[in-house]
Amino acid sequence: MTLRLHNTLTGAKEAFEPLEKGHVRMYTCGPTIWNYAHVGNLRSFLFYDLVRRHLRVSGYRVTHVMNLTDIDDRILDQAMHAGMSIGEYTKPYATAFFEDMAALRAERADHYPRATEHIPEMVEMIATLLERGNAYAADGDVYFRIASFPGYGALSHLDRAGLRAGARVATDKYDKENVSDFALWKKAQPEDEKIGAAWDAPFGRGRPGWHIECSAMSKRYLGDTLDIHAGGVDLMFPHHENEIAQSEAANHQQFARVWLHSEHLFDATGEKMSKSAGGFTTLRDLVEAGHDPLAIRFFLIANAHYRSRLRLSSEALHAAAEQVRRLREFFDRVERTPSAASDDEGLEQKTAAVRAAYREALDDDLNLPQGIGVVFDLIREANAALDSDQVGPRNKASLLGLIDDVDAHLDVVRAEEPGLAEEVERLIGERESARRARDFARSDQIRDDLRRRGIALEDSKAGVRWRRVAPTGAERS
RNA sequence: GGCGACGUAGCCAAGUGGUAAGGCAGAGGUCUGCAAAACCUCCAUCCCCAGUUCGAUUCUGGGCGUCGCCUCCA
Repeated sequence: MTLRLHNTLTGAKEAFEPLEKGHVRMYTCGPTIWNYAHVGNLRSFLFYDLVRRHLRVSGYRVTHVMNLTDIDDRILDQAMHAGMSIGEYTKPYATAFFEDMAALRAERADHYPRATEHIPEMVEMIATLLERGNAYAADGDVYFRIASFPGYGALSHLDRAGLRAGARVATDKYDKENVSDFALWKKAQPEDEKIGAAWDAPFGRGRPGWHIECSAMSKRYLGDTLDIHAGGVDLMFPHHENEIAQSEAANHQQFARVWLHSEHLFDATGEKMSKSAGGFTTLRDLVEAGHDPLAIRFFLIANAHYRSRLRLSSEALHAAAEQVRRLREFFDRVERTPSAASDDEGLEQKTAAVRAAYREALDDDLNLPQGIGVVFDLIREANAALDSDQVGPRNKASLLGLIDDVDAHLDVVRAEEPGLAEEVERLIGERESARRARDFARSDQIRDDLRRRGIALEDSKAGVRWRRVAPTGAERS
């Protein structure tokens, strides 16, 4: 089976094929670093991570670009209030973004271009649009002329009549030909100069509008035509629509062949999580509340299909944590259990079937929740086989192969654990002595002490195991 | 007002025209010094109504409900 992706542009699942054989060019809309990313933002970013991982599983080389928007109205406002330059203001949030992504084990993109570092590319594209009559200057601002681009609205399926009806009157303060025309360049204001938010351009000193950065930077790193462009659904209109208009008007080439949009994350009350609406949760909030970043990762990419809405709740997060725990537990067990003398043919066939079904689920528009379902079904059977010592060398290799398949996307199983602390080993030894002496009071005390520090001990025939867990006392939110 | 999505067990969630994966939570067991882990058993007829069909949760129409986009937004 080949990879099929739901393309927003056509509204259908299509067999995916990049323009250049074996190489995928992917552009994804990254964060605006005016604040910490909230968990809803992170859902999208982890979705990009899932896409790129599965493309690699599918045998493609991927060139992945994710932009950092480091200039926009909110950044200007905030920097102004804080009395610092936009560079100073955004720096800690850029750092926080990379920290969050690392904590969630997102693979790094190949390029993270920042808007303020690509002003010349944007100026050049705007100049082209002006030359071609796709843009016009009005009192120092430059706007894109939507009337010059007949295909406008194709992505979001909004026609211009609908847009006009929905447009709010307030936007009329600008001198635009049409209310839907959007800014490519905004004339510099006196305050902009103080915070380093103004650049020279043939059409006047100013700063770029929001949409032009993606068109200019994607072209710079990936060329005129992208194989995949991804983002959250809220970017579909107007952001992505505007990108298409700018890029195709300037390049006369199709901008993106496949558009992927991930659905929103909602908070526990059922409201869409959004920075401007007030209440939002950051990764830091969740970690402080005692949630494991790996569980959060699992929740965000595997709890629901990417095109379904997902609601954040402590129960769902807990369920995700349990699933991560089960996966890790299982992997650990398969690896450490000595092989039985012979293989179980039934298990062997089932494992092969599950590996195929898992791959098929992912190939079918990245249906990770479905894939995970079939895997857990097998894990139960395999655990039963392990209980009765029926897992032979071939079985074991197949099961480890399955874990590798799954972890190629999840990346929560082989996430490195801190090495065995000598103190833990020593305490385990001490406890074993106490147990042999049937001093269970002492034995339990050691176990409880470790548990409080986030280390759980488990006794089994094969000996004592320890693993990291959330420290007791860390309440879930 | 325009466009669109969704409504599956206490919670999350996948799915197919032929009598509903999986996870969490819960109940009862096996195992264990006690636990934990693991395993076993139990736990839904898919919002309502009508239609198409031999047969619909899955298709069509209507209704009710929830939500998103149309404006900065992942």
